[in-house]
Amino acid sequence: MPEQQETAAKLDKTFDFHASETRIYDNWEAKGAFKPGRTDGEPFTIVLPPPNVTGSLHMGHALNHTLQDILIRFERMRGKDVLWQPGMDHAGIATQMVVERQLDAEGITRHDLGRDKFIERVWQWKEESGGIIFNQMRRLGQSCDWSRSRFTMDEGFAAAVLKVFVELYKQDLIYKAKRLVNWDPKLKTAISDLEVEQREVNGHYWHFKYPVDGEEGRFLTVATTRPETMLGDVAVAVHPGDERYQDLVGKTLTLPLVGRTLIVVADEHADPEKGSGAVKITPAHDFDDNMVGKRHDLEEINIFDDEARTNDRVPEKYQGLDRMDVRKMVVADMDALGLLDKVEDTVHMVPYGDRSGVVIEPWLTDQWYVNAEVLAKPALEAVEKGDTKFVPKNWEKTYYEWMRNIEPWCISRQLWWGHQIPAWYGPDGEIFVCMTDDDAREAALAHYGEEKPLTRDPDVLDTWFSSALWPFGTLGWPDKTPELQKHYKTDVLITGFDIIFFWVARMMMDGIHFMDDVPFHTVYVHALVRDENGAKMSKSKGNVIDPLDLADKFGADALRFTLASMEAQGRDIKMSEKRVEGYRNFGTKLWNAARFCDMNGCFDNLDPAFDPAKVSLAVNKWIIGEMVKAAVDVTKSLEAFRYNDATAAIYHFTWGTFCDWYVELIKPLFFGEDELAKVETRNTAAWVMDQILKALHPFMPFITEEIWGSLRTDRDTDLIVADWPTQDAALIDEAAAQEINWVIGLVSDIRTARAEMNVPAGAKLTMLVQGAATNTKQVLDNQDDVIRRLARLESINLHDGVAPKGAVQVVVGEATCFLPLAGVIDVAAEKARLNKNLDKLLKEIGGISGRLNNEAFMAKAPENVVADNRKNLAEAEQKADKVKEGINRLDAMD
RNA sequence: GGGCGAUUAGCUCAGGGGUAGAGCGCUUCGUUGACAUCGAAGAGGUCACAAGUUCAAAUCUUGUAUCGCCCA
Repeated sequence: MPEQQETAAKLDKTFDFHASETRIYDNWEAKGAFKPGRTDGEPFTIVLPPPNVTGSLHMGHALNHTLQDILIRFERMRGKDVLWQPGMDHAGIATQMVVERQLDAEGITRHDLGRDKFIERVWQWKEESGGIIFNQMRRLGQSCDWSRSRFTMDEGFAAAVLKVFVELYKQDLIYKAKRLVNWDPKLKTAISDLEVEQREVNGHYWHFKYPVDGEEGRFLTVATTRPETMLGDVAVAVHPGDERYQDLVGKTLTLPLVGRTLIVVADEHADPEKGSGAVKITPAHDFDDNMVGKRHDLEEINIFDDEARTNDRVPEKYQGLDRMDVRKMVVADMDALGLLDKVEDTVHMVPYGDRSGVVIEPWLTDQWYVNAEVLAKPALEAVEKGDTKFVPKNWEKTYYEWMRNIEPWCISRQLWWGHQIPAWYGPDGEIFVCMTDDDAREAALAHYGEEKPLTRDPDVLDTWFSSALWPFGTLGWPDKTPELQKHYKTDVLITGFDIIFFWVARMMMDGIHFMDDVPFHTVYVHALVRDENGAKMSKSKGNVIDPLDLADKFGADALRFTLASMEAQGRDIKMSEKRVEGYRNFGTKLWNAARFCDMNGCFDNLDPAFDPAKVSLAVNKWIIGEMVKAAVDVTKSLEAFRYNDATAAIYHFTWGTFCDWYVELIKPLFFGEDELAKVETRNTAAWVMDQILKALHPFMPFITEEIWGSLRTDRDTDLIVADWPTQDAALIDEAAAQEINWVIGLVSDIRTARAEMNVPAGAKLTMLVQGAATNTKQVLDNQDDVIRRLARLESINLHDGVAPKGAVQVVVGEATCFLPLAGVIDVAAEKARLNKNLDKLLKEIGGISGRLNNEAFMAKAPENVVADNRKNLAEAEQKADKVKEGINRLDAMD
């Protein structure tokens, strides 16, 4: 006993993750385990979707990062030259908003500071408070190569971004144009379609009567949800096939309140079914109307300033007002004139800025655009050809849909924080797009023949414009670095579906355009993490679960395992604390199994030449084979991105096979006298434990590394860089599997019978076996100790002749086992139990024989299915006969 | 309006033509020399509905219903 306690000291009673996680992580990092650079393996590369510099870790990150780390650790153990490239995104609008809020608290605005000082402030903020997410990622064990971390505003990366801009401009793929954009009047910048959130809102349809010129008393009624825009109306459209208005096409109306003359045009845009069928046209403030305007060459009258307040293009009494105030005035004035026909309630979609939360105003401005259509074509083809695959595949449809209907991409933002557009303007408006100030001056000199003052475009680029070059920009492009050559294209991109358009599509475009190859061969699209009730987590709903809280409570391993096990393809994850708790318990289970092995000397005096192919005991052959099957399952599942299958395979093997059965099966050996058997079993247990630790490591890196390091002092490497478990099918021994599975079946059946017959758990019974075949007898002999221990039997004896009276009966294959209960057996209960068994068997027999008697089945079903059915039928019939015999015996006792 | 997905045990979800699965919860039993963060046993399901294909459908097809999400 004292000896055991001494060895047991290697592991405490449970894994203290609070005390261990940081130490383990720091050790990995200190040893450079996260760095790429091995020369003997294929590259394997993942770029981390760069989190916002303003961001802190939420459940979506935890999932996204964990899925990446699992693959990274898996491939690292498989010997690949692994690079997980981390970095951060400067997040133009979000970051600027954070710093502006700070300034606001100090009572100043960014304009008080000026651009340079403001940007200094942002950098200062970034150094102090930015990127806390990286430390949070460390806590979850993410093994990125932090030494290579990049920031989208870093000097080198910024130069790459400008280079992309300049190149695309030279190729006429970037241009400047005056168009309607989604204008955010709070942030005072253009935003892209994707940054606009369409919300369903309760509103009204106001029906206005516009007088027809030259026809006293005749009006054309138009309906609108935005009365204020009437001040910018230039026309009214009716459907060309709408007979009601045929005579009005080409005629004019007078716009009330303003007095402008409107023309009536025929255009498909007007829906005869909707409202009156006539629709007012405001080309400067509505995307559809703008198209109508283009088709009919209508004037675009902009009535708002950059804060969506009315400008001097509206009558004086409406000038300088907020759009909502103008709306009220217009409605009231129209009503007063008797021109308000009616007001209907309606539900309609209203665009909101996803950052600012205010109503977006379509507004005419000069902006820079990428001709996305041209870039999209090869990006589309790459997926069609299979150069890049989406997993699950159905996301390809989403990608196609968007790419095939792609719109010009507005890339300029009226912000200060970001990559300033490298365009300089001469006094006459001539544009010089160059990498640097000096280049621009030179170009201007060449153009004008003399020095002229230049001003740089004040706008910055959309943040996604820079993250589009993430997969090659982080590897050193435009320089041809060794990293770029080795690690581009990258292997897998792991991301949420919400940024397929924002980011994935744009990386595809830039990657193919600039690197002549897709940026990754696989895009794995994962689910959204929801709360326990299936609601999307959001701060405003207050249902956010902080992953770090869960990691504090149950350990990072438990959280990671939970996320992976819930990551079934194509379904959202409802996060539940109960699940995390369960996997914490799983870790404890593993921990204690390791303790058990340790206490029995499994990690002392190991045979360095131990060969799992050469073990002799069935139980050891069996567990080695089962281990290999589990390792194959985990491997195949990970290769197919089937995370939930991978976790299930290792979980069930570890708990359901190793702990529940193997550990129990070897106890008699450990407590027995056969030293040779002990040695073999210790070596086997140690070998299997190592395989488990390896296979589990990608999911639960901390506890596995801790066990790995604690049990033995003679390890060559840390677990993180150990080799992946063997999948050698030659280690699977079917005969041994059959023997042990038979034992497990027998023990389970006896336990069931005991429990159902209310035999006290502590009572040791004798067992008599009747009709056992030779090999069954052999197994009974081999496994006598084990069966007696696990089934709580005093003795096992062969029995011929008459069945003993008053015994519980268990039928296993050809044999019947009797457990005499010395008169205490409840005959009625035992009969009921056997009848229940019989019913089940008869039902099965009925089903199978029905099938086998069906001519069509026999003719058309594949041979192996027929053979299986025959076998199952024979087995069930044999068993049913034995059970019937048992029932008859009980009947005879009555 | 278009697209995608879901509907399987009390709950949360896997599975995907050949006997219906897991975790949690529940019931009964358990101080068995790793573990009560545990062990043993058990109850619990017309796989939403309808039609079709098939020797065989929870699984494939079509339709219906309900509920999500994305895009107009």
